[in-house]
Amino acid sequence: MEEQYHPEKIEQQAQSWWEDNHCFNVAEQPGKEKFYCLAMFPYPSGKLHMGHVRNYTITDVIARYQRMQGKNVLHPMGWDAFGLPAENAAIQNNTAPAKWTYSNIDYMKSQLKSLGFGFDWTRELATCEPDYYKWEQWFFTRLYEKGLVYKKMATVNWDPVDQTVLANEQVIDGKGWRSGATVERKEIPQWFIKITDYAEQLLNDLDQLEHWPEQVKTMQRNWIGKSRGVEMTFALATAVDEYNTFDIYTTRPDTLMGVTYVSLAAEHPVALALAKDNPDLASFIASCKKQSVAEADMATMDKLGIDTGIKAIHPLTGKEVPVWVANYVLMDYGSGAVMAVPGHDQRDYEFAKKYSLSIEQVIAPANGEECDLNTCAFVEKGVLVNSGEFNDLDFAAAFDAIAKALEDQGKGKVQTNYRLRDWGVSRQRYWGAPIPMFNLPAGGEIPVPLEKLPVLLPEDVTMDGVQSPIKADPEWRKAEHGGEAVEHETDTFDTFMESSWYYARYTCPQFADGMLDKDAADYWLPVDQYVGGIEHAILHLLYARFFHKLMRDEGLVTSDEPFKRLLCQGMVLADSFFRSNDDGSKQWFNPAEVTLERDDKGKVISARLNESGETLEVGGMTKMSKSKNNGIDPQTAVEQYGADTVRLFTMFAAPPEQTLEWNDAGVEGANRFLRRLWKTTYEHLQAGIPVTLDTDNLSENATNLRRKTHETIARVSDYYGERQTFNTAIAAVMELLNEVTACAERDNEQSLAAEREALQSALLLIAPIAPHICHVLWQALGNEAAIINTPWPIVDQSALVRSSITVVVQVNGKVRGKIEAPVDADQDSVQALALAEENVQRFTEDKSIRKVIHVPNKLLNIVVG
RNA sequence: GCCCGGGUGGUGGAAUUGGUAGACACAGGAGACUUAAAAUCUCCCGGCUUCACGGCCGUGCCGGUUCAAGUCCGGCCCCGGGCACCA
Repeated sequence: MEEQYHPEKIEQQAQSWWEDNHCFNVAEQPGKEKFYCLAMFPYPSGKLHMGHVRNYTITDVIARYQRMQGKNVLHPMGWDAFGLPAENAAIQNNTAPAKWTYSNIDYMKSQLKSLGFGFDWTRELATCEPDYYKWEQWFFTRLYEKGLVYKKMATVNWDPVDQTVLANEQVIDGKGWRSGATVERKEIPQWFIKITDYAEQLLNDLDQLEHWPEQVKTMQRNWIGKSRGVEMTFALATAVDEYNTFDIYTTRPDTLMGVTYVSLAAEHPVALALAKDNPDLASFIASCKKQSVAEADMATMDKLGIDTGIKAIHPLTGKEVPVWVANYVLMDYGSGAVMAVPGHDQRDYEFAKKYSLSIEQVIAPANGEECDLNTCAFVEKGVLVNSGEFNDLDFAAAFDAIAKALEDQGKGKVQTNYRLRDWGVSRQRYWGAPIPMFNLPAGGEIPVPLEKLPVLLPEDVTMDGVQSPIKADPEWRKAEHGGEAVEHETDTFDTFMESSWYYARYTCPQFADGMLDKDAADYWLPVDQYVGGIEHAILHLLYARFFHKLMRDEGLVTSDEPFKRLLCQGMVLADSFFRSNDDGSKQWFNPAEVTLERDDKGKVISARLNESGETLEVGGMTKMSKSKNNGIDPQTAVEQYGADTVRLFTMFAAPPEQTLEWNDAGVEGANRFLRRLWKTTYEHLQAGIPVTLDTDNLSENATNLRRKTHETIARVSDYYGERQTFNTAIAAVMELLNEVTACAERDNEQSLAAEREALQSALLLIAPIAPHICHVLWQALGNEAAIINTPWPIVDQSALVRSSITVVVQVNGKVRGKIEAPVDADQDSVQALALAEENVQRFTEDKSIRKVIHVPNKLLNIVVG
């Protein structure tokens, strides 16, 4: 072997070997245990970013580890190819979204290959290919036929200047990002899928997912938001057009006697009817239409309202309460009306204070204390007061009694509600899968039949920046069905549709006779390990779980859940540096253009721009982003140090779930370790050919090295397989290599054999993370089979045996000494050894021993007084 | 605002789940090798204190439980992710 480590040479060599031997192309092998390892597929935005590198390194490490466990491992890759950025880039670069997307895919694919990821490229798919979205369109028509799809009016962001719908991201401070016009809420007809029909299953089946992070399951539970409450009807004191009543839902029926007003959404039909003769109300409703629809904005904005002047009749007391219209009640949630109990709801309380509405106490603290409603609402559950016949009841009893009273009068009933809303899948954009519907001339629609699928999206288009090319083109809309002229729907699907089932299509990406090939899907699914960003914890993962259940009910898959085990990786951060301009703006400089200065303790004291030496301000570690100009290009790092170094650093710098701070010096450190691994192997080979290991005939050093080797195998196996903390796995292998260097006795052939075993083990243990260097060094050590086809090492229990062990001695819980004790020594003998220690005596003499706690082979705590 | 996470040396992190706080690295310091630099190798490296052995303090802040708390409980503060049309 060569004396020097040249990553650029050996990485090429290893990658060619894998490719020539089709190492990662897999097929169903009945009888062989399968492992499906999946990374969230990338949006082809142009170049790979560090988040991708981290994501795919994690799955590649797991895939290679599982392969060494003898499993048939599927590790596919593809492209989440539809989406908004392609349209923006197309406008900017005067190209078609399809062309831009495909060229990005080409480039990013070459980047993925240079990192040595073991993907089965024969299964590559892109969601913008008609072969793919055809089946999504077909599936949607199946859902339509099953009654799981419906059309209703829903709110969008409308840019009145560009006459176009905007994504939330395109609304900045209430204005359209291109036109600058104030964005309005607009109601347009849109397609919905009834995810709420599956709310209960989506909630309950979370309990099956024992290998999902608790955090993600909790987020999903809260998102689904199951609640038990009461739905009830309020009558209007005077009819408004055809409306005599409206419904509300509450989870706090115990507070019903404290209702002092009710609030309607601006789009509520009663509000709209009243506005016809009430100019003030009409202008208030108009102003509500300029507000954001985002929940975060709703929750933080000023709560405004207007009294409609009409009254509603309290369903139990018969008293009249004022009806208000409020900006914080949304028509899209529930019934678009809420009851207000200012005494016991903080938001209602603030609203009531602002508009001098009455505040009544109907709940008192259960412990008999007073509560002061002069400063804030009392929102806890308690006992009822000022509630007539319901006085003195606690929450549960009051809930039942009030629900029963309402039910007896036909005015309400107990109801389970979900916070989860149906999934709106219509988008008014071009670069997406066309919704497969024919709109009929007389109104209504019918699904496009299978033989006319896919409804093709034309790819050779010009973007004008305003309207979708398929909306602008009257020819595209034209269609014929059953001899009648009909029109294609011009809305496209939400891109979450494509990402909800790609994992299943990977099992049979070329299957032409249906959405899924049952045999392939049954063999590979469910996914054994899914890895992706925590930012997808709710939406993507919930939609994919929903789609899986829909596919199951269509007979396409047999499992209840798509992803057995989930790992959510943290974000990648980098230093950020800026100069403050006179106008208050900041100019950001890439870390590659900046040099840091440190004090004599190594603490950073200033940052200077390389070119001019100008001192910059330090913006701290933040998420790599365009806006902070702190993205580190993976390609540069790969070219400088090699893929193995980048992979090793990425996995070593932090455990996978945590944020990862990019650090150039750390990358160099990772490279240094690989050079040491190379050098140690080289020197080992120079020392001669080792004999067969004779475990009964080893020096003390060699015995210790063997123990370290097998302890490391045990620990690292746990880190990979169970804990998935690859950073500690790497640290353990570094320790082993340090031990090899420290124990080297190269003049002794048995010691050389022990060293060979340690080195071979280190290579096997680090191979999933740094596969190229391990491939080459494994060959250099004279092994016949490639390391990728070599099984994971096995712990030799007999090597772990030790005769004595260090026991910590504490006095009153403070460490006062350490003793070497025989393994499994009993308390008395450990105590005797401990009391013989000088420093232990110092703290125990003249005192009586009150208690001794002994943790065998670990610790002895002597409590004295 | 609501839901979910996270705060440990100069830095990234470790602590096998209540039992030696700081593994493994990075940065920094001292030295060896070298004409020199790089690379490599050796040693030091939480704070205060001590000639030394050692001692005291220390895991965001305040309080509690325990023989023993980074870890458990209660109350705060700060930072990050998500909030339904970014993906």
